[in-house]
Amino acid sequence: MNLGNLNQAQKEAVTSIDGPVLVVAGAGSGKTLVLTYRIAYLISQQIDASRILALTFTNKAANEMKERIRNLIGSKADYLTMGTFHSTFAKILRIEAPKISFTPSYSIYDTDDSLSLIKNILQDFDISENFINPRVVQSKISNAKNKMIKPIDYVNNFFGMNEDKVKIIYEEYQKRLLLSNAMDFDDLLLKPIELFENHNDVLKKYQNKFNYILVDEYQDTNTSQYYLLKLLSDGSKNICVVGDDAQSIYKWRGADIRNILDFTRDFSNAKLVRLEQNYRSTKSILGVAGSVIRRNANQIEKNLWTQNPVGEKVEIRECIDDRDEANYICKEITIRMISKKYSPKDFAILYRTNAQSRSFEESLIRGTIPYSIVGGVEFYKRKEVKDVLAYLRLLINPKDNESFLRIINFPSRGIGDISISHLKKVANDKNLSLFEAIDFIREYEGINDQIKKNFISFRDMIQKYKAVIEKFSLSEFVRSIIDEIGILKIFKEENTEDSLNRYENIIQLINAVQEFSKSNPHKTLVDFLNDVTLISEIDNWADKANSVTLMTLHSAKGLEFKNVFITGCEEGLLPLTRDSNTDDLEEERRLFYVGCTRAKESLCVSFARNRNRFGNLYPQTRSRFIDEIDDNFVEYGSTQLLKFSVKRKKIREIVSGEPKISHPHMPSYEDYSQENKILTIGSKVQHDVFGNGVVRQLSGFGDSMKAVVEFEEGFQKHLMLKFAKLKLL
DNA sequence: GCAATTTACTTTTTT
DNA sequence: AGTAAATTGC
Repeated sequence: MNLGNLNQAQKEAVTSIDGPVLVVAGAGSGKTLVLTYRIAYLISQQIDASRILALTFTNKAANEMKERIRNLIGSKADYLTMGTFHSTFAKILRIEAPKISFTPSYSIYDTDDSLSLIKNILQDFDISENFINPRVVQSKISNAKNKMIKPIDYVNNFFGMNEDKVKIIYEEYQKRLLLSNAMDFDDLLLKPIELFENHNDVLKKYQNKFNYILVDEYQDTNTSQYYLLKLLSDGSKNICVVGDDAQSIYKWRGADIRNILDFTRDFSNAKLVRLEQNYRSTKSILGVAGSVIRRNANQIEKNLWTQNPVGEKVEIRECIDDRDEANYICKEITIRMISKKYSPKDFAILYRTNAQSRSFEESLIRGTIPYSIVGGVEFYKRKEVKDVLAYLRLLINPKDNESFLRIINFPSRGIGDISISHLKKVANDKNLSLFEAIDFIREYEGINDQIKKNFISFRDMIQKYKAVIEKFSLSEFVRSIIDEIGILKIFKEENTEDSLNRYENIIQLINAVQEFSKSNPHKTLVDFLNDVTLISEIDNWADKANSVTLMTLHSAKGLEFKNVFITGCEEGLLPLTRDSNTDDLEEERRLFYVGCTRAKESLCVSFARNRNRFGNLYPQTRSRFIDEIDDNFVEYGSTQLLKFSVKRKKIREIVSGEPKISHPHMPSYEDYSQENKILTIGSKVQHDVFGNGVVRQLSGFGDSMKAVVEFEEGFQKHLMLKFAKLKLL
């Protein structure tokens, strides 16, 4: 195997295959390269690919790495076990579920499901939500679970006013998850620990299987992840973790930076390799990033350097307000696209909170610059989508009470709160789930016959589909159950902008199922639901799309762009403060550092003197992080001094791609409608549901291509061309 | 039990 | 400002 293109430290990280290894990989130091080469190297040393376990932070990172490895070593890569902690252990749990009192078709509760379960418990315990905030309880429970604290040990570890109540709710919460044959995200890490600790044979099996373990983004692992790694690597001791303590940004999710700081102590005889040469950024960008991160007290000593040129100075831009900030960035992008031959995909606009995206969207639409947003309201968390998924979940897991409660009266079948509380009584008496309890409802006095019938016909409907699940293909099955529920009809008849949107989303869901079964022919409904729950927005982000990327600083971790804008650098926003809690300042600084180090060629740090929050304008002061930046690497700009030499018309011409001048960096977009004509900005189109309209904006390529269409009735819609089936007029 | 209207709350970041 | 929850009237 040729390792010639690696530097000395990288080579060492790749070839030190025996025993524990910690690779402290500075930003842009070739971390992914090292991981992929290390795996390829292991296989070249006659190690069976099926014996390698590689854990990543996102599914996207896993898929990309697998692809790169396949390019290096071919189809052997298919035998690797790669994925996020959550998805990898979710799969193991499907196999081993009976050993810990679950079934292989257990449900995974996302944070919304888990919150609604907590609300149900509060209600049943007669605790007012004004007295105890369910969200607070949820985060307390999750924090405890991330630290591997069981309900029994709860109060011993936390002291506070309602902690005794939280303990009782936590106990009940775990009890009900078990009764529902469901696990939350935290359980996907905790249950494997329980499994391994109580079943030594199972632990041995996986220790033997996974002789070589690799972990990416180790700085963001939590206590249970650490413990899982400890258990699994205990046989072979061959564990290699890669991370950068300066980029640890998930403390709020339970990540414990001590895992990486203490690695060499926890895993005896661990080798430490430092990757300190940065290949990504200019000296200016690195200078800015370094001068800020230096203020953090807790970190592994390292010296990040680069042979890259000094490059442009980093711009610090003072703006009047958030709209001005958005307009400035939009113009800057336009100018750079014209003068420096950048294309939309070379830009990223980063912000601390998702809510900040709106003003950028507005400006980019006006400037006819294609963009794509990562995050926000996720598709699979939308109400109508989750409702359909709840039907599917209940089908394969009849114990799933949360799914049952979601859909028992949606669409409306005359079953209200009173009827449900009757059923709850039956379920309690018989120690069954709500769905199972319907079988016994006839025996009960005091329940209206009509209501009994309503429940029973719901049960029969679900049973009917359960009986035929094998006879259909996955997408036919989902399609027919959606028809049975009749929600498409309901949304269409309601005929409001909102309901038509929901209609489109259901269509998109059907298409997603279709696509899933096409690319995974032997996977089942359980697999689909599993994937859908554990997928993140960044996993879906098509970086091949030629559009400006808008996302949070958190989502940007692990990515790189030629031009980066870090926006909203104001006290209270970045660093973000919720209360007077200054404890997380170092983490906010790391977040700023992560943002800076995404940039390859240019970086602009902006702040606004006034910012709209909750509809009101608030005066802002610039972030302390800006003041921490070494002046030698920056130039200052503000809106008052702004003058443009570029003519408006020319900007519009080039960016919209409309005129005859063909610009190499602005691709022409193909239409995915039946006619396959060229769709451009300004094209008149027809949509089945929304009627006629004009294309205002285009983004993305191929399957992920999107258009913003302004319809005649005066509203705008973001449409996936693949699904929307627009007709060109 | 349901739809329409009013009110409350949101903004941390995500598997 | 925009959405979800809560309340009201039918």
